[in-house]
Amino acid sequence: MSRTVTIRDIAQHCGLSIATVSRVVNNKGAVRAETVARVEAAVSALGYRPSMAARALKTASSMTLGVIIPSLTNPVFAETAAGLQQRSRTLGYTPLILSSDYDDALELSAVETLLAYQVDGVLLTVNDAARSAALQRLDEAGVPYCLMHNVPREQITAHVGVDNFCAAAEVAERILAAGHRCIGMISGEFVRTDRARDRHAGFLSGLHQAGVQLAQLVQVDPVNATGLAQALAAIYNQPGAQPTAWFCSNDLLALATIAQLEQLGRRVPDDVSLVGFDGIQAGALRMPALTSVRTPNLEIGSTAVDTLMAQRHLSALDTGCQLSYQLVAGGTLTLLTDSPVQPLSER
Amino acid sequence: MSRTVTIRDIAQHCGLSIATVSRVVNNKGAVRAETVARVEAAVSALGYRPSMAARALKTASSMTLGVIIPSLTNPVFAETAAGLQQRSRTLGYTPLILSSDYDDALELSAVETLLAYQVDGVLLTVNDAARSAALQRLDEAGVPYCLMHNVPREQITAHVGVDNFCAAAEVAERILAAGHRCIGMISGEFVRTDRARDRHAGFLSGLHQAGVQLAQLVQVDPVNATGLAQALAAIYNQPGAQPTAWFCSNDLLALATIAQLEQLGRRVPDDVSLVGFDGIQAGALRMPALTSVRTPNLEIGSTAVDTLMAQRHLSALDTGCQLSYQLVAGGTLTLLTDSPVQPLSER
DNA sequence: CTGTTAGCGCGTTCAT
DNA sequence: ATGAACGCGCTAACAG
Repeated sequence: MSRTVTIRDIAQHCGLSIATVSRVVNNKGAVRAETVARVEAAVSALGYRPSMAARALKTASSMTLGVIIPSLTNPVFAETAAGLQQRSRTLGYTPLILSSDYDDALELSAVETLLAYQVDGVLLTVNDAARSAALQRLDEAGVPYCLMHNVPREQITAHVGVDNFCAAAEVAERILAAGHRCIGMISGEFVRTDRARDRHAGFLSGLHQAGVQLAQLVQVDPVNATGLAQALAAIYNQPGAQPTAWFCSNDLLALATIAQLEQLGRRVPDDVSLVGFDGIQAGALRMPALTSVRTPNLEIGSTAVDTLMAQRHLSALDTGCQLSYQLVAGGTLTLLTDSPVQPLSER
Repeated sequence: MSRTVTIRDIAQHCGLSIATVSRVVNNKGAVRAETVARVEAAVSALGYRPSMAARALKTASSMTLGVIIPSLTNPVFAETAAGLQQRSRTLGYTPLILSSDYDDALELSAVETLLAYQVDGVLLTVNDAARSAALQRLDEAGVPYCLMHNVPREQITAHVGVDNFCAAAEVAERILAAGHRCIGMISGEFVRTDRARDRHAGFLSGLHQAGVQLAQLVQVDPVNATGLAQALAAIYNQPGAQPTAWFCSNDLLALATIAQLEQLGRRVPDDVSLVGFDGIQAGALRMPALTSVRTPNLEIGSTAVDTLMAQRHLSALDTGCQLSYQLVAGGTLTLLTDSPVQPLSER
């Protein structure tokens, strides 16, 4: 357990002052070439690394970026984290990644933790941007931040994500175009995330454009899909509307739904069609591939870093950007052939 | 952008010295109850948070744990990260998560970064524990660490993971028991990870116990499975051994393999059987479920934290522990029925 | 019980 | 081109 080597050690080693060493380490101020070489030699010989703690204390910048995501095990956020990690590395920043488990209290305490670590900015996806204590605290502390995946309709906060409303509306069009008229939606609880709400609203809007009502709505816990099995069993084992097509507000839910449906003896897509949201790899790899809305998760992460940096350096109040999504056809949405396709009403 | 509130601010606010404030904040030393209350009131009123940077400087402990994993988008490591994150949170530590992208150079530079941030310990899964410059650097710096997933056979480093060799050998037994005799393996490149090597060696060992040779070995890039498609196409479109069963050294690879096989007109498990390794959710959700070796990823993360703490506090040289794995049956390994099952040779 | 003081390692004036 | 000295915010050791 060797004591950590400090700037003083290498100054002594070179017979120089710590000021000079600091200059060459930070490449600031004029230093004689020969001196630079001597210092650099000592640095690599002794294995010196400037202490970020001391630096943070002195410069009021820790070169870290706080990150809060709902869950690391959701591929969507894992990809986003990977994207932002890669981008921030190229900029010399180190991300401090915390997860909130879709919990408002944890979300807030994560912000407190990040504040304590004096992060230079925060990249986060909150449960609900409209009522987030975390964002309030960030505003209060004056720490710049950029939302990821949340795209608030009202506030003018920096954000990068996809237009969930429009995408969901497009999904509705696709499902209708395939001839389905008895359509259901499976979603995370609206009280939890704004994305679930936006996707629901967009989907409804898309249906209503065609004069179609949503036949079933199932809401489940977003972390472990509690209640999915019972809800589906009830729908397919009891009288009532039995959708021929479902829209799931995310791919994890879609995959779980498929498994449940098969359990109930309904095959996807032969008996029932299904569309997801996110475009995660697991959905693309299955056969037939999951029909879904692919969101550019990696890019959302990297763009969020850039947006944050723009905010910091140019002090521009960038209201954020919407990235484009892509409907991937997959094979889980098929034409409804059992009954003749009813023509859509006027649109 | 309000200036950050320091210990001095709240001392002034209370008409006390900073020492007293520090005492109540850290709950150390005797302080009058009334004073405690006054300080606490001021703390929450002004929104004070002790600066971790200053603390780290003073106490030589940053209350952070460095984490290095190959990739955030691999569910195995994402789960591990989630497990360790949760556990370290309960202990008051904040994890600093970096990924190496299976790259030795990035692995080392990640260690340097963590050292600069003065982490109190490091949890990492390294490409190859036997030749890791990262581990050397950690030893040199005297920073305690615990390996995750790597289980080195020679060194006496702390580690937590699963016995890849034995698990792979068991997979071989299962495949043989199902009657298969023409068996292939698909793996990440051996030069890259020790896990791939251990699983290969274990699988070979299991086959050899029964006097069976490995019919095909396909090695692909671990990050994007480059070369998988071509290799499989070559095998199934040209004369030569065409395995009736494959062992894939991880589930991501297994899923990709299934997709490729279907592309080639071979159905899993009707035409060819397949076993994976890891037990990721995406494999469990598909139908039929992927037969695999489930590793306790979450637990590997949390146990690694505990192992590290034991090392730090008890200064015990804990050589690490092997957690148990579990063969999950799934449905992608089926009895070979086309040809009569050949009896296994003596074992 | 409370206050004073000395650094932790570093970047940054201001001298030289 | 280089050095001396101060202080970032905090904890710990010592006084009172």
